[in-house]
Amino acid sequence: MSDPNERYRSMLRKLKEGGHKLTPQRLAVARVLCHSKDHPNVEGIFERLQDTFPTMSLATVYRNVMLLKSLGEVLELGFPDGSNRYDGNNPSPHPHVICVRCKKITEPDLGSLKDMTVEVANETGFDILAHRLDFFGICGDCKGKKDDQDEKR
Amino acid sequence: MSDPNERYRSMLRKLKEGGHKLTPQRLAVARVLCHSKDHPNVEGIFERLQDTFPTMSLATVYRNVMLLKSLGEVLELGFPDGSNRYDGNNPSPHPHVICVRCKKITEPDLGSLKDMTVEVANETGFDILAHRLDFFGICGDCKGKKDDQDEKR
DNA sequence: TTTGCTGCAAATAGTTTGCAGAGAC
DNA sequence: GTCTCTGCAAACTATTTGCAGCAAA
Repeated sequence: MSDPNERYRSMLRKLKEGGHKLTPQRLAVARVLCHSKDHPNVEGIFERLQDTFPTMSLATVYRNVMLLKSLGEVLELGFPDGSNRYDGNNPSPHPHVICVRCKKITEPDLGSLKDMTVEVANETGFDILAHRLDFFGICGDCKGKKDDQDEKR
Repeated sequence: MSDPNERYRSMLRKLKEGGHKLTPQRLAVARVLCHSKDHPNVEGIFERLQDTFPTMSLATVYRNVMLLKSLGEVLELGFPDGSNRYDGNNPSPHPHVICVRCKKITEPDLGSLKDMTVEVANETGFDILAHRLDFFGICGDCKGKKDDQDEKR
């Protein structure tokens, strides 16, 4: 959606503003986050950095992802199975459509979402700060295929 | 929303149909799930059963909640912080509004939700099976109070 | 009587933390 | 030179599993 380099610069700025040091490991994590088109989990980020930073620790990835999340530069996607994935391209909440077979994630444009937030605020008396909207289903590719979801379980 | 006794009978039926034994522990977990108006977590269910079943094991609660979930009689609510809560009153997916201060959970009626599901299906080519929609904000009660969210962190 | 269920304890997975040395500023 | 960050290992939390005895059908 947004330009990866633009996002990277935004992360850099926020880090500096917060007085955080720009270590190579930190910058590498930020780069992976804003250049990944899929939504990687911590393990995935860690693996992608093994070539360039063989001594990088998993704890460091956790610490830096959490830092960027707390700065509002990364969106955490918590899934029903308990796994977490991260979106560094578009850190404001937005809907996802997840294929339960191949785990592909799509991001739809939903015009009616803003209206719904207003509807919720009116009905419940809440000030709505954020939301999470995920749809689960079977994508076009998987629908075509034969039922080979058996080996999944 | 639905009648607790009705829900309990539905759980009983599904358990029998599936050939599952109706042990006292299992029935107790089912009863807690359909009589709880809040959305308890496993720990909470466990604690509520301590009086009646002092020897009940946490593992047994997990096993039975999972069983009822797999029978479609309980809805699992996975929260961003990784915690899970369970809704035995209304096991089909429905939106929640969560107060980030007092953790209260409200269930709004959202007329526009069905339209949105259709919109998503059309736009993405997915067959939508389920969804999850949570709003996070500050409830009417907490808005009135002074900013005592400090001791939360 | 058979088979699945329970309680216990140990195993597991994902994430966090304490600490000493390294490195950014 | 100071103070934060890193890597490592250990700690922690939530959940799952193996097993032997127990109890529902």
